[in-house]
Amino acid sequence: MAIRTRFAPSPTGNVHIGNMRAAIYNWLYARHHGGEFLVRLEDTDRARSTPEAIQTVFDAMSWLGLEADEEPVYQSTRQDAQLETVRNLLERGLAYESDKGSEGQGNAIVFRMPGEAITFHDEIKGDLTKSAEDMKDFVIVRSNGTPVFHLANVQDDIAMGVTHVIRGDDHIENTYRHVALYRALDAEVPRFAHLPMIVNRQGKPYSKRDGDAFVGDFRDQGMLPDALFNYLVLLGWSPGDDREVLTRDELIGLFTLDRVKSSPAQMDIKKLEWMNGEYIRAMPENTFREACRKQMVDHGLWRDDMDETYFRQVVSLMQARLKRISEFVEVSTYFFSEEYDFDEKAVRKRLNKPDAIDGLRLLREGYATLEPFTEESAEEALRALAEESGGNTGSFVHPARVAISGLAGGPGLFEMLALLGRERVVQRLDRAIERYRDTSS
RNA sequence: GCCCCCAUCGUCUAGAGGCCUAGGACGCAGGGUUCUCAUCCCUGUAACACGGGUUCGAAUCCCGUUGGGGGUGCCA
Repeated sequence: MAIRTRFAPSPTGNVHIGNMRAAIYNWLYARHHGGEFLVRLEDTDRARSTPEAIQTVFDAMSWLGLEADEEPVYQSTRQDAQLETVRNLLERGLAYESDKGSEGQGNAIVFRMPGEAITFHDEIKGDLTKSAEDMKDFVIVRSNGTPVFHLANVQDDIAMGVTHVIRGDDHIENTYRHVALYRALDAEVPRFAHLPMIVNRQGKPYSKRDGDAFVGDFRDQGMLPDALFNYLVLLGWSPGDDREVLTRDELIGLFTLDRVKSSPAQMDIKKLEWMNGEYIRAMPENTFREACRKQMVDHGLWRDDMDETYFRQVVSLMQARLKRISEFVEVSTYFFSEEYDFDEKAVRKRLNKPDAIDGLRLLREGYATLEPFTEESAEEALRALAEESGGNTGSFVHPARVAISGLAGGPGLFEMLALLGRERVVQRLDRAIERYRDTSS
């Protein structure tokens, strides 16, 4: 029988990183076995399940490339079917009405636990057992007539033909009940796999307050979907050897549930950033360029009269230097505007010195008449100047870099100079000299 | 309280009795390359929670303790 997995989030407006990893594992497992990956929106909480909240789920999934094989199922449309199975349970004495703990109007319907221990095999944690005395009967239909999660979840999984339920291990206790429900309904019990949680820096479960844990946040922070995907797969699973940066196809080929760890994992942003950097460096040049262009557009920095060749050259200087795509606009403003900021520390270290300003004056004079003004000629001129004045190249290079870019680091100085062109370079040197000559004491 | 799950470097992990004086990756530190930063290369740093067993031999098996987490809803 073909394997069918599902991702069954309740749309609450945000998609949590732990949920998304569950989605990824479901997706990978289905792909690995040539099965189907389904989506069901558990949208029975009408107050929170707004169209926007549902869209957030779809956005997160499509951003990460988790395409489903069938149309999404909306749990809220399946109440009739769910209640139908309850009648069946009632008729067979496997459920009963009760007003225990009633919230007013009418009776709830309670599922009768079988009175014996329940054991199921978890693909990750092994055999799990719970004794009869530790399990009470539980409500499956509220007194207002609506089905409870347990019933809806199980009934829908049966209807959708789900063969493998891969979900967070906060569901383990529920699973005992669900197994009983499957049996009562004469349905085949699916295979279960319970994933450990992803915890925050304090080792606690992520809460609403932890901010950083929503899929959309990672996108906004300049993470690449493939990098986040790769990182998340590795959070709780490994291929068994030292490989870490793996393509999606490789992951599909390697992924098995028995290699999933059963202990919680803590998110490490630093490692995610490193991996994101790996993916940025591996991007085809034009893909990277378009990503950078989008950043510019999003920040209102893009101008349609931008010279394409110029833009292309700037971008190519940055590819090895970014950990997040969003950094592009931060570290390259001086290429696109004369309004770039001066980094205070860089200024203090490189410009607030009489020698530095004197050096800039010499350089400015040299560059003003340099013809042609190229990477090579600019370097040659600077080195000649350094030799004449008995200083080392660094004493010219560093102040020049800060004057030109406002930053202490960045691409090679001469590449920058040639790209910016003589006119802008000389202007910037003038402005820096003007601005810092008095503070340089 | 009761039930359940979990426990290797700071973090993610490899390890399914001898291959482990515990391997890799991120991070961090130092070095090399370079005009800087990043990339790249090299080196270093750091862990089997604790206590009992079992065994010729345990990170690996068993028991206990401690610690963390989950559940204990007419939430999902």
